[in-house]
Amino acid sequence: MNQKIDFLSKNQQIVLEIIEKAKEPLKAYSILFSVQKKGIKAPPQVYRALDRLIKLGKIHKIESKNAFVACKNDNCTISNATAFSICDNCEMVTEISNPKLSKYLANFEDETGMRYNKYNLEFFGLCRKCKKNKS
Amino acid sequence: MNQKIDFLSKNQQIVLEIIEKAKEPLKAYSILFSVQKKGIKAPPQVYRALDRLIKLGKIHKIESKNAFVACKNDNCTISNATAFSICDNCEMVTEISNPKLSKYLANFEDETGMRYNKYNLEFFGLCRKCKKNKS
DNA sequence: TACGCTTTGTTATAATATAACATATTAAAA
DNA sequence: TTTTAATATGTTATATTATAACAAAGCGTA
Ligand SMILES: [Zn+2]
Ligand SMILES: [Zn+2]
Ligand SMILES: [Zn+2]
Ligand SMILES: [Zn+2]
Repeated sequence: MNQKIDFLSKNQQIVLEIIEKAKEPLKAYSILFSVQKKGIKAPPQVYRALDRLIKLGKIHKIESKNAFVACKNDNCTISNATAFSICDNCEMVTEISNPKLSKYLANFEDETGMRYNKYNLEFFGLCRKCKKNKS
Repeated sequence: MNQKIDFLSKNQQIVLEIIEKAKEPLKAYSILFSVQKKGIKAPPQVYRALDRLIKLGKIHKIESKNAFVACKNDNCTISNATAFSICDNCEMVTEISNPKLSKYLANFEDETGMRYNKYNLEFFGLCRKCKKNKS
């Protein structure tokens, strides 16, 4: 039941499951509400699980929304390079998995020659559906 | 005193000034504390000024820190394309102004051919100083 | 067993942000 | 000039997001 390195604790599994089932990013307190029937009663229990799942790359935090999505990208075992597209209208979030982009960003050097070990990129625009409906 | 489109209201000027003077990103409530002597007494006054300054591109929000920095980039009149480097150790934040990067991101098309009108990119690593001190 | 480590449960509180409403200021319309 | 609409401000209260602090339980292993 305890965690070796690959395995999730009970609370972590519960939280991961609800995030994976969701079609939209979930907020911490909406997760808390949903899992109260399963015995998770207080914010720290949710936030601990979230923190751990993020470290494992199982989920990502959408910083501009304070919300959490399941990783759709099998190789995000360490979540140090994330990119998302976010619809300004319906708030749909999609994880971008684009080798060219990730290579470009992972190798990016700034003016001073500095390299980075982690990045997070959030794109905003209208998703296909919303673009259609507006036009 | 009121705002045409280029001019800032009193509260907006006060808030902008303190952010511009700061060497680090400032949190909303630390701004509130600093400006209480100038007559700004409550959170909404600060948040309104921040919102407006962001829309004008005078400041940017560092999403991963819930903190605000002055724009160092004269042409960010609309802040729809932002990139920052953030030191994991000393939390120093620098706005990246790299034409190649911004061109690359502004023109980025995802798999579905979707284009975006806005992005925010945050790089994390160790700044020069911190890297030296650690080695 | 006894120890250290991780996870869990729990209460309280800190930190971040907005709702709602009253008032004031200004610019333009009538 | 009066009226109106739009913007900015002040103010109180509250919502939302996140963490501190500490006690207890579970597990691996020496
Ligand atoms: Zn991922
Ligand atoms: Zn949409
Ligand atoms: Zn800028
Ligand atoms: Zn540093």
